[in-house]
This record gives sequence, C-alpha cells and structure tokens, in this order.
Amino acid sequence: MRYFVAVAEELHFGRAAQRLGIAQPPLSRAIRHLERRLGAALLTRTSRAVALTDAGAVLLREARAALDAVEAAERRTRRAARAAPGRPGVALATKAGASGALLARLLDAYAAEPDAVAVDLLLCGIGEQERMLRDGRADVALLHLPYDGTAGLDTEELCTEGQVVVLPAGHPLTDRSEVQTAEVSELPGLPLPRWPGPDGSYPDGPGPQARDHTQLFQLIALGRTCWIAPESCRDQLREDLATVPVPDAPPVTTVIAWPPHSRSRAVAALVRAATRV
Amino acid sequence: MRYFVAVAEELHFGRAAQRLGIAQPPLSRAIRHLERRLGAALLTRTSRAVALTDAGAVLLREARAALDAVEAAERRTRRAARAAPGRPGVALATKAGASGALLARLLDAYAAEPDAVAVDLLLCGIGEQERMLRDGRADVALLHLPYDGTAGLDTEELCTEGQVVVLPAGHPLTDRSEVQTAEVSELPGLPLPRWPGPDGSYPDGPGPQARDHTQLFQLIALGRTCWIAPESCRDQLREDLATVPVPDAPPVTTVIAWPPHSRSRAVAALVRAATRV
DNA sequence: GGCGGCGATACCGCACGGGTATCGCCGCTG
DNA sequence: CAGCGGCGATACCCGTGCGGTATCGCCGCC
Repeated sequence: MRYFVAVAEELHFGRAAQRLGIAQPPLSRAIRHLERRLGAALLTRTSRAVALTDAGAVLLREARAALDAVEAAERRTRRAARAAPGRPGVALATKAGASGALLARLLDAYAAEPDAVAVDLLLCGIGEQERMLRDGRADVALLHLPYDGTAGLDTEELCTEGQVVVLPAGHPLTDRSEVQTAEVSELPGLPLPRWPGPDGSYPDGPGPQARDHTQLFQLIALGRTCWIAPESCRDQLREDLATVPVPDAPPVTTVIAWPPHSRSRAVAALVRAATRV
Repeated sequence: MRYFVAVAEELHFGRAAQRLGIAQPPLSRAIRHLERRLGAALLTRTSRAVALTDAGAVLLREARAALDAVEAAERRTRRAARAAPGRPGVALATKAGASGALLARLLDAYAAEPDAVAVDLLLCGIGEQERMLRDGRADVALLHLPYDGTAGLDTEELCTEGQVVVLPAGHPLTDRSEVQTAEVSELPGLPLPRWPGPDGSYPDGPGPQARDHTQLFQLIALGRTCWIAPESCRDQLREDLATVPVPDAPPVTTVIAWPPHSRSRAVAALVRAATRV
C-alpha cells in the first residue's frame, strides 16, 4: 500500500521507486500484484503517462488513512512504552502562537489533577494538528473552528471569540471602533499575506509570503500586510501593532480534539481539565 | 499486527496460532520481533499465563483500528472496481426492522437524484453497523442514538421519536395511555429478552434469548417477554401485538453516518437526499 | 528514422516467514 | 514429593517471495 500511494502521488514509477528506496521493476510487480489481489485496475499506464482509475482514487484515499492508522499504532505504542517513568506522558498539539492564555490555564488545571503526567507540547504550523492526531504523533490537540477540520475526531468546545484585524500602530483604521471584512480585504497597500500549504508551496496572489507568526508580525509592523486573527492574539502582541475588532468575521471556536477510539486516562483527564477552565 | 491482536484477544499463544492457521513457534517469534521493533514490552508471559502490559493495551486498540482501516481500503476498492456497470454502487447498512418507513422514503428520494447508483442494503444485527462502516463493508449507515456509538463518524440527524413498549395484544397494560420504564422492567412474567453480544454469546438473566426481531415478536406474542422500541416500529407490527407509549424512555434519534474521509459522490448524494426527507 | 524515456519482463539470489522437534519451566495431582 | 502435562521458548530446516540487474518493447519527439 505504501508503494501504491507513492506511485499514485508521483504518477511515475521511476520517481516513486526512487522515493521508496527500491528499484523500479519490483515496484511495477508489486503494483500489478496488488491489482491482481484486489481484482481491480488501479492505474492506466500508457508508455508516456500514468493515471489513476476511479478505483485507484478510492484506494489512494483509503490507503492513506490505513497507513496513518498503522503509523499511529506504532507511534502511540512506543510512546506508551516510554511512559514507564511517567516522563513523556501525553502529546498535545497546538497552533504556535494561538490561544496562549487558554493553553496556560489548561496546563495548570491539568497539572492539578491527581494523576497528571507530563504533557509534551507539539507546536504545529497551520492545519498540521489534524495530521498529527491521525498519524499518532499527537494524542490530543487544540483546533480552531472553522479553520481546522474535525472530521473523524471527537471534540469538546472550549471557547468562542470574535476576530480582530492586526494593523501597524498608527494606521488610519486604528482610530475606528470596528471594521468590516470587506474593508480589510481591500486595504490599499495591505494585501492579506500568503501562507504555505501542506506541501510547502505558496499560493499565487499579491500579498507577501509568511511562514510563521514572527515573520507575519514583522511584515505587519513594516506596513506590508495585515491579518485577521482571534481577539485573544492581543495578549501576545508587539507594541508596534494595533488591533480593531471585525464583528462580521466568523467567530473562532477553540476545541480540544482527540482520536475517537482513544481510551487513554491521560487524554480523558486533559479533556476534563479543559472543559473546566 | 494481526498476530498480536489474536494473541492479545486469546491471551494464549497456542489458541491464537490455531486461530491464525499457523504454528505456535512462528507466532512466538513474530510477537517477539514486534516487541523488538517497537522497543516495548507488549505481553508479560509466565509459563502459566499471558497478560497485556499498558503498552500492549494501547497497541491492541490502535492495531484493531489499523487493521480495520486496511480491510476497509481493500473492500472499498474492490467495490469501486465492480461498480463499472453501475451495479452495486453504494452499500447502506441499517438495522433490520428499524425505521422501515424512513428507509423507504430515503431510498425513494435518493433514486430521484440525477446520478443515483444502485444501493446495496446491508441488514445488520444490533450495533453491527458501526463495525461495517469501519471495516469497509458499508459506505454509509443508519444509526440509532443513544444505542449506537458514532465516535469517529460524520453524522447528520434525520429524526427523533419516542419509544413504546411492545406487548401481547390483550395484556392488561395495553389499556393504559402510557407507562413508565420502571414498570416495564418489573412486569411479572415478562422479563426483557436477552440479545447476543458481538461475540455471539448471551448475557445471563431471566429473560428469553432472541436473535432477531421475528423471534422477538414471536416471544412477545406468546407472552414470554416484552420489548421497548422506537414508536416507528408500529408500522410493521403483527396483529397480535400492541404498543403503549413510554414517555420517560430516552428518545431515539435516527442519524445517517459515514466515514469521515469519504469523498464518494454517491454517499454525499445519499446524505443530501436523507436530509430532505 | 533514430534516439531516449519509461514501464514490463526475465532471471537470479538471499532473507524472512513458516514448519517440526525439542527443551525448560511450573502448577497440579496422586 | 515425584511425576505428569500444559505452555511458551529455542534450534534448525526449508520454500517462497521480495528485491536487484539486465534487457525488451513501445511510443513520442527531434
């Protein structure tokens, strides 16, 4: 299945084999073997191009999920085994620079629980937490609706907050008591920044590229961009930035999420602590 | 992993090997190999007993999920491949004898969709739908809250209904306009029936054993038991049975559920049709 | 028409998974 | 208390399957 996913992603046997660290002929054979076993044509190969069939597209999605599941099984077992001295405990994934105060209160509340174990913090990029939960690098995560997907995860809502626009201090708009999203997206000279997608490439557009919040805030301070963020980001804002509420931006709900079949005592305690803060 | 799950369930290498159709020594080696690779002790073996360690318990849960995922990948791919003439289409799992009218309306509504494919109906026993969704035998299912679990599935609520008690016609209680759950569970000579669990064995207790609804209704008609069911079951009731509302029984919500990463057009259309009926 | 890129085929060798025989440990029993 | 029996571990052997190299066949392109 790993082999098939590699070929389906590359659509090229040679490159896929290289990526897998094997030679091309065994890969061809393995795929053909898989097709025989499933009784389904997965790929249409001409001598110039490889394409997915419908069944192949189904398998690609399902196989990714399956591979994540076995990877998760291995990782979580390793983590559980290392937990003997109680050291690494539970892995919590959260967006770097988001919900700072909430996170601090959550960790405090959990630490006060009777049988609390150490919490391993995983600071993720945009939308990375979901993947970490799925492949077992994390046991529990803080997500932000509606930006993160929670499909297939159990969740508990923690808090909902409005959004603000982050501007350079002294920008004309900072005198206003509130602004509309439409205004923000049309600010002359302040196009919204572009973030890298999961594959690391940036979408096209007018805004500057930003890879993390430090870069972003620097760009805002320099008057090159602006940004709409949950209002709790004001806790950790630089002095040279200002915020204005944006009432018509969608409210952001912070939720705590965990894989649905998790029965870990630590995760349960963490969720319990979270719902109390 | 299959090997480990077998041993963890049997807690006995010999029986597990037999179940797997292999000899015991290779199984011992395979498990030890897995422990080495994960760097974790999974089982504590004395010469008289085998027990799971904490890490082993984690792996058991995760491995079951992973094995379900790969099985689901294979099954769904096979199904997608067979779908070429449009014949088998999408597999819908539902409890036999529940929500009959709703199901009929749902199928009608879906059949009216522009690109509807054939729906393969899977009639399940109690609580079997969840497993079918997880291991890929079904693509979508009708579940009944609060009896079925929906953890890890995407769902859409369809309808909520109260429950009634099903009694033999002419039973004294049938004169009443409603009864309480407490009364039902204490009816002299009418103990609630016992259903087989997922492993096929019956729990202990006074009630008669029932394997399906036909048996159950027969037993009720014979005055050997009674049963609490959603009120929609009255649509398909035999003439020799009667029902009385039980207002304090938990209301039953019928939901349509599907695996969260499903992107199938057919499943989406089915859900859309379901929300409209 | 020849070249080059790419997947398929042919063939080989080795490592790993599975089988049988046997051991070592320990709890039960007469 | 000694002998038996059940159970997991170990030792050793064998065949299959996976991976590697060499080569072919097809086709688009210069």
